[in-house]
Amino acid sequence: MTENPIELAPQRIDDSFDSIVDELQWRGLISVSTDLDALRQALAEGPVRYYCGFDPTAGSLHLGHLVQLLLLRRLQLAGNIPYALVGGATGLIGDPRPTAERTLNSRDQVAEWVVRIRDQVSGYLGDEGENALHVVDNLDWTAPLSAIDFLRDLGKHFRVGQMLAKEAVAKRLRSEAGISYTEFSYQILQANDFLQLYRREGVTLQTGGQDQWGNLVGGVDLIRRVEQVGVHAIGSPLITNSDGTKFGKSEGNAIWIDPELTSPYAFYQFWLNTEDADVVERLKVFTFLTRAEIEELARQVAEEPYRRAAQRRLALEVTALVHGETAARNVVRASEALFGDGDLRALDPATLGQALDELPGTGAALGDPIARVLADTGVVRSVSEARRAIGQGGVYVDNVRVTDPEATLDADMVLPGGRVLLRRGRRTLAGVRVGD
RNA sequence: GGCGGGUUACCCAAGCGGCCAAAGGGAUCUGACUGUAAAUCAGCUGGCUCUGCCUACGUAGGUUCGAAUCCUGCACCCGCCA
Repeated sequence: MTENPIELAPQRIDDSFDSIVDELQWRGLISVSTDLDALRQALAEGPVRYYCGFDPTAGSLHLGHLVQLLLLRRLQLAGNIPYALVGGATGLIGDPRPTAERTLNSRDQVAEWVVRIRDQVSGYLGDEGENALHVVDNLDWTAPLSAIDFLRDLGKHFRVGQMLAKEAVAKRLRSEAGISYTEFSYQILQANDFLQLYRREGVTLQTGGQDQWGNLVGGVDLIRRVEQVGVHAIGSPLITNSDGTKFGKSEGNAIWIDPELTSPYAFYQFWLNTEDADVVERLKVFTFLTRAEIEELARQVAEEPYRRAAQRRLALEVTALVHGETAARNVVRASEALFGDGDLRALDPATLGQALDELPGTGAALGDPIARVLADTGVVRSVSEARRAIGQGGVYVDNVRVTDPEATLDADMVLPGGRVLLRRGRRTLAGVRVGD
């Protein structure tokens, strides 16, 4: 079960490609774009300044944002100069979602999230050297904008017909939810961001998710109108699972990059459970493995899928990228210990203890009902759900199935180190510390 | 501003005075199978001190022995008209 430690892939571009654009295309990171040949040429002529915006709609970025961060990073590794825009202003307005109007967050809340997201973003892009990351906040130029300025200097360049035709807006108009004027105006603010960054910093490329395409083009159009200059935009595809479910969710919850919100263990498990049909695509998008290395892993998926070599590598690489190599190695060891088929009591107590520390857990006392302890660990939402799970034969203590919903925690369940391992279903684990 | 329609559990959506913790579908979860997969089949899915009790059908009141269902105010959404 324990294999030779795999060495992590260094962050680099794959020099088997002529242009970074070719590598991005191979990795499936470009689904829509302005003239790619023009972009290739611009990139060949020297460092390009480029940006991607992150709106503070929560206190942490999630996997969808990670795609963008990696896109920024790859362009940076190719010698270009990244700008990360934190949407202190646009976060107060709200980008129209296709389904429903957003609830406005308070200014204090948004300001707090701006700080946290700024910190997260900075961690992924080197801030030293000639092409160090620049972080900007669109509140700096949006807040001073008066209604008069907004309407005269910006509004005149936008035709309502075109604004209505933008997909995000059109969808909302077709839906029962409709759209507020506030959200309708969002695209103008984002277009202005690109214009401001072009004027102030010479930024000529914006990247974003495909769902942002309307907004990206809005900026390109505005700059063409106002400055008579052609700039570039790249939209990356929405990552989807081959089975049609949403990528980046586990039991309906988003996978966050903040370890407080999604533990490194849960993060690693998420990636480890990637389906065969998706794993190669994930390796391309989320790791710095080269084309040759990924092709080798693809061969292994095809020939010996049960080994899940590609999933293991993917999970290790992405966990290390987000949580650091030490944390990643720890959760790998924990996973191997807990999912091994050996007797838990035969494991080295220190290893077992460390493994259990990676899991969600709780304290409990002998005699406590197992259903309640399970609920306390958070792997089920309530005692009722725990009882139900036990009734369905889906709960195990130390890998032994529990059948009685009224069962209690007994002394013979306690493993060396005063721990008990609870499991719900095939793969949801929790650790319990027994004591009074 | 006027008129009309709407707000149901994670999502969509039935219900229109008691038989409603609320049909149906989706999704999640569990079991069998397996590779901590996929596909397939089956089952569960408000909470609790669980043969009962407590919350819940936008929100605050009211009518009634009894309301998701009737009435009134309020909030929000949609459409048409101005």
